[in-house]
Amino acid sequence: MSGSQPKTLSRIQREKRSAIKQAALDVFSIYGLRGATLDKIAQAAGLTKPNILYYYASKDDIYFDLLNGLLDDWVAPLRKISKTGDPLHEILNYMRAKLAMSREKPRESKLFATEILHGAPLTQDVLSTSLKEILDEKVAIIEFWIAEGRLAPVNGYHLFFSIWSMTQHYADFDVQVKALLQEDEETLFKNADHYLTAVLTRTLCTD
Amino acid sequence: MSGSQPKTLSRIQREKRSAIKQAALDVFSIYGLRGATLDKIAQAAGLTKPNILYYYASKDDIYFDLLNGLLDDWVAPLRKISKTGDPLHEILNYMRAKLAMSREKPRESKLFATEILHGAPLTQDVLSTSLKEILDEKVAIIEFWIAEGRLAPVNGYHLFFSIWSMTQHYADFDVQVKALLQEDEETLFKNADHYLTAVLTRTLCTD
DNA sequence: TAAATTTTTGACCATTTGGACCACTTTTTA
DNA sequence: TAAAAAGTGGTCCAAATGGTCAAAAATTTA
Repeated sequence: MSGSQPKTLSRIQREKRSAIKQAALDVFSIYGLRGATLDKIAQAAGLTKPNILYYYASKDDIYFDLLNGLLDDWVAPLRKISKTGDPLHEILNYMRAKLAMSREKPRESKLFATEILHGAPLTQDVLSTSLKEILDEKVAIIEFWIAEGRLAPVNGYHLFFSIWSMTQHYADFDVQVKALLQEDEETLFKNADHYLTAVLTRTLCTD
Repeated sequence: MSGSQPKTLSRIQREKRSAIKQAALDVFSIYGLRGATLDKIAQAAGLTKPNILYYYASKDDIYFDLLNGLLDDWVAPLRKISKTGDPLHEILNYMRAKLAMSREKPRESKLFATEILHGAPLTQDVLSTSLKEILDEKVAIIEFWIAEGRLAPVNGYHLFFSIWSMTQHYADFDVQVKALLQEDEETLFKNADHYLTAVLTRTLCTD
């Protein structure tokens, strides 16, 4: 639909598309899909509205492109969980990767959260197919570890839900978090890491 | 500003305002503030648009009214945490109250989440004043219990953040949760309760 | 039941916004 | 350097939307 013959985008195309996506990320993560306007995106990107529409067919098209890239990043750390590693270490590593994402990419997290919150109109099928596939696989690993007595028995799905929610909370609800405890980001995330490590360790350790 | 002399609203006023709020909750929780239209709200309420505006000054006014009521409900369970109760019991009770809210009032939770996610434009000062006040108070109780050796040492703020995020996840991300594990709601929430109980118990028990 | 008050609505308005069009400029290619 | 292609932006449009208003309908009050 969008791509023409040349597989390789020109330098200018790559730069402009990237600028648009960056700007769109800013605007969408604050205003949501409906609240964002092409004018705002154009202004943030330092381009004119028609120019934006030269690179993307529509506002929805930008949103879709952005969200697709996001999903890959979002799942990437999950893929790395390895059956052959130390159970607790693998899970804590995963938690830290997710927490780092919340710190470094809060806009991305918010965009994703908004999408799910509003019923995942664009991603529902991805969720129930590819994401479900990989999650099922990782939950099987958890259950394997539990069966071997290397992890305390817990529901694997809810374990992942809790990791997602606790880590993403620091990005998605950052306004609330910052309003409630006025600390610098450094301290905040150090304490979050410390707390989450304790929670997962105590939950999963077989002592 | 809006109310005239009679403090008591007529039956018809109460009914219509309530119908509007119900409809608005449906629409706002799905589409967000910007995405929701007065037409959609009017249709959902079975009223005409001008009729809606007879009861509310503006769309924002409906949203504001709705959100204000929500905040009270949201904080209510927190207030009930009592210094004189059994520590773990008090906290598990709180978690269950929040989890029940996620199950019974997902729209409210989503509306609140959307508000925070988008920078809490209408509630930021409430968060950093009244909510902060009561949270500080409850964290002090947690720290008191910890000092007495009745709870394992954890950061009280992050403890509450984790309870909020883990419970609200089942409302805010219900689309994702349901896509990933296809179970009936009964089973889902039974397992969630079981898992969260385990997490908090293992995290907080001093054995 | 007549007057006063409240409630309802159809018609209308102003603004915003996504997007189209087309002439103009810049860059690339021959 | 000339032609072709890619990129840019001013202008316009139609639809959507928040909101107004006056008149009609319903309800309450006298």
